[in-house]
Amino acid sequence: MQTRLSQLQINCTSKPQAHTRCVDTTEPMNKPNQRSADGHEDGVTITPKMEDYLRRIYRLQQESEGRVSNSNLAETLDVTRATVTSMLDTLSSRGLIDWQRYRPVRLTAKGEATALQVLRRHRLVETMLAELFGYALSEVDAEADVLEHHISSRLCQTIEQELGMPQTDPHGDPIPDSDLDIDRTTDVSSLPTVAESSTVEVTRLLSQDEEILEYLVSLGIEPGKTLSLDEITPIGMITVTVESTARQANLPRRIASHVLVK
Amino acid sequence: MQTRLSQLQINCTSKPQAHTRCVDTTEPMNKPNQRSADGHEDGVTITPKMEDYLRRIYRLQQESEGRVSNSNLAETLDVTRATVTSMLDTLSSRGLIDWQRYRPVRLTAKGEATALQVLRRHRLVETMLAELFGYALSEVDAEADVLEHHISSRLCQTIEQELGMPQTDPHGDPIPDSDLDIDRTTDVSSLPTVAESSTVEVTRLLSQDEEILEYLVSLGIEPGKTLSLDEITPIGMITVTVESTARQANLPRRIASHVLVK
DNA sequence: GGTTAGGATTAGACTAGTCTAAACTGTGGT
DNA sequence: ACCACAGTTTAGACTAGTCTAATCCTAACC
Repeated sequence: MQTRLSQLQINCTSKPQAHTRCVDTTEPMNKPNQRSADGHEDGVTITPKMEDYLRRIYRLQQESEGRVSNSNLAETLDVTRATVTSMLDTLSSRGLIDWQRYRPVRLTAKGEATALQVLRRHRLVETMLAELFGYALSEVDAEADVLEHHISSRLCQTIEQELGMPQTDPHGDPIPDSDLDIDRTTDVSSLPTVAESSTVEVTRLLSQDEEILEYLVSLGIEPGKTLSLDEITPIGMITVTVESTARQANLPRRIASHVLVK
Repeated sequence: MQTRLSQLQINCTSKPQAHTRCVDTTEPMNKPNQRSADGHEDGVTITPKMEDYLRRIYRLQQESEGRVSNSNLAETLDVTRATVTSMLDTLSSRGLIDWQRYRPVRLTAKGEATALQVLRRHRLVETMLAELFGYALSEVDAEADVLEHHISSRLCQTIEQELGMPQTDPHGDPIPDSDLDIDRTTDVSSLPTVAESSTVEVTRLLSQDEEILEYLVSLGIEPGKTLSLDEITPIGMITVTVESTARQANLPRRIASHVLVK
């Protein structure tokens, strides 16, 4: 039946392990005990990989109304389904997700808090890269994917202050504050849903895809810019005029749906 | 005889593994080959841990004239000797160190280049933390120990430029340039070797110890500051006057020897 | 030239992550 | 109600790092 039980039972000798940072919220740190039974009560250290999974689950939960499946995760995290299964096992035993075999995954409160923590670090790093180091919108994500796991909470706070408590990252995504509250206002609409000949402000670009982002930026479409929507053709091409450049651009609906406006 | 051979022989399926960055100099990336023999020709990816060892070896080599021993490393890296042995095995098979069992360790040219690369990242991060984020001298090292492994070379260059091509980090240690050339000038002397009643400029604080650094900074002794040496007592207490504060301070020789001046 | 203390290495085990290949489950269609 | 297939999980293997305990080697001292 349960394969990974061997792994889970003898899971108590958690050493501090310099250079790993993780989150490590007040580790109990029981002594190097000699393989005695009753091995539980470890579940505190959160590894970078676990953070990756949690952030991903959070994101998929938002997008697909809580229906997060194994293959969903496998695909977006670029690992095999078997790998996902064993990680779900771990996360579940750590109380970070609610999950039964063959069923969809859901974050627990604890899991969501962790995901938001990671999201916070990710977006603050992105903002730092853009503001302080002149990174382009399309370059910001890859670097932040790595650094999000290695920034101390001290540095996280400092970055936030140094940037003047930013509310959103360069994509326009809201940054959770230090209490992990995140702006969930939904008074935004996707570009294809806007009425013709209205004028709107770009608030957010939903894509992480470098190519799409580069393309949109090259047209002058990024958070803060103003557009007027000229026309939506029956086959789904959307024509907009970008205020700052006074140029027209044609966007297929697939692309335009990544552009949130208000 | 050779235990780790099993590990070394089947060492070819090196997958790219997102989120691991490492150095990864032009990976050959042979296909997922099926456990066929002649497994060699992998040795390219450099893990964070390998970087730690290499930087440490470099440092110990400088301090102890090339006599770097197993227990030396074990102590400063805070792992057991057995662990060091197996890592030396790996580094050696990767051509990063010259080493025979039971003999001292020495970096190869390739190993030294890698060490300098890491040192460069480490010191640039330290400088960034101090200059951009107001970190104290004593706080800088711990954060940099982690980040040094996760900064892309792109970011490394950008930080360097943004800081105006700094020559030294906040401790006064020279930063290798992007060709990995490092300033090796030795026209500096340790505070206890200076003649009485001379005036000198602090160029460098050799310690990494947070307490010592905090103490020196609290006295106003940091790189760039000017001191005059008032007296050296027979029992090794050193009295200096700090120009900026116009205060006198008494330093035991042990501490004073960490202060380099010119 | 022997003996010995202490440094270095082997043996074997463990965790975190990952993979492939094989076996299993749940649900939609008839 | 049954069956097929897509989606999931198990089985077993592998790497990078690490540990403890036991053994081995070297150099230094009579």
